[in-house]
Amino acid sequence: MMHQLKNTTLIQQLATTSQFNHQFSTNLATKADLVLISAGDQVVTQGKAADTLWYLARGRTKLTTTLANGKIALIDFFTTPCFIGEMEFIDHQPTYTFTVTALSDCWCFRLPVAPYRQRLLQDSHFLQQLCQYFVHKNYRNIQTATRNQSFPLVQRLAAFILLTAHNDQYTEKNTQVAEYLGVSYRHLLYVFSQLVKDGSLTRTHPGYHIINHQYLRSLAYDVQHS
Amino acid sequence: MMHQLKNTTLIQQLATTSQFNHQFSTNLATKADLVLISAGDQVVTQGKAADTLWYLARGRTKLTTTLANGKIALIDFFTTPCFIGEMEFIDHQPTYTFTVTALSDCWCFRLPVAPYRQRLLQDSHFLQQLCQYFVHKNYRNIQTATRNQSFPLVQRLAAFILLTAHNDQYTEKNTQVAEYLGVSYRHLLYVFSQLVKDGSLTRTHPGYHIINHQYLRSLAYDVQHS
DNA sequence: TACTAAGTATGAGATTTCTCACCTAGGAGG
DNA sequence: CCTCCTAGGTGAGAAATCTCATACTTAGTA
Repeated sequence: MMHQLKNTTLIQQLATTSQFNHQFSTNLATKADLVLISAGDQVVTQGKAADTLWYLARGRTKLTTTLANGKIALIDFFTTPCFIGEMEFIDHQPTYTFTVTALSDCWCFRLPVAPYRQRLLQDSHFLQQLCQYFVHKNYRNIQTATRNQSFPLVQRLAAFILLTAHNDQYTEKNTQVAEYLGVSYRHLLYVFSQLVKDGSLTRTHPGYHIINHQYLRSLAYDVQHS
Repeated sequence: MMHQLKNTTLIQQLATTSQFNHQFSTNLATKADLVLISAGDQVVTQGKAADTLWYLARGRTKLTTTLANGKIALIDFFTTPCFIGEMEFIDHQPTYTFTVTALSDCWCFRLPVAPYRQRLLQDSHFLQQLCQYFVHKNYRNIQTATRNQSFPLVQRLAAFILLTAHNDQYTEKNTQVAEYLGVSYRHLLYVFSQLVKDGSLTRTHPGYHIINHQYLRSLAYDVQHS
């Protein structure tokens, strides 16, 4: 469900605290509206017209893509603040090349691209901000790639569960997660059943429920800090 | 060894074919000089003043960083055309945060940052180009991450050898490569000795020499295309 | 010269992870 | 109703990979 927020005081306040205002040299931020997207809903959908530049002010999302063979691949996870659809905007893609799904309730600014494309592309302050955003994203990628992912699956899975769960409930699809974590489906299930056996999780349908945060966090610690 | 090229015809030609000219809206490309860097030499060094924006017009490079514990971590590999030092430029870093080393002889354009920083940051054409560059880099990262790295080490190592070898000679440090590929040092050596035993490589000191390209390529195929 | 550190090597047993075979349940479509 | 497809689930043996222990070599340095 996507619900538009009209409270202008709230919008102004969030535009300031989330740094959205600060992305543009002119008053472009005032041209955006603010929407609330419920956990589980899609923010943008691969293949649909890329007509909006989004800015995530509150919430957590995941990025996926549909491959040629029809399978859905998990790609990345984003927390606030971040742009959505900025790659398509810069690359002049007519349609979104990825799907973004809300993991928690999300507050997003929406700026329609068509009326403002030229203004944005001439706004060197905005372009600088975008470049900085890309650079930081890149640093983050490098960091996660560098702290090598050779940890045993229990540890990486613990980190993944904590990353994607919403209100202690984990609902990712095992098939997709196995691909994402680079392990066999069989082994993923094996490790899940371990975590259930030792009381860290309980099986719920669909998904798992987190019981022992403390233990999961201790498993994930090495993966996150390194 | 870094050798400056003075042949203006050559410079002009390379600036065109490598798209260097096309990165700027004004004549900034003419302010750059062109240098030749020998295979094995460093293009930029982590910790040194980030006073130059580089553009690789010919050649292959690797990106490394020195970690807090003193170890050197391999991060990524770049082919032409690409920027070097663009992250530091955008991020206003006073010093380079990475080291870039030439894997083959490299031709690089050098643009001093100090005199032109403001011009670059106001040049929306340049900023757009840079954004596009970041986006493509990001797409590439996503691709390599998505074709999951769960292939057995022989295959990934074959791809790595072909990527980093220069004139059929491979000279990367095993300790660094083990970290980069996310496997134990022991196992890396084990797989190297397999490749030597089956006649794909011979041991040279330092490094290995490629004997059977065909076989290495067949091993690497799945990793590269997928 | 002796000492240290980093990189290279190798063996053996323990873990992790994979492959394959097979089985269950639910939903979509004919 | 049946069938196909996706997703979940399990067992068992095989392979990939890790850990640990132990050397050897080289370069740097006290």
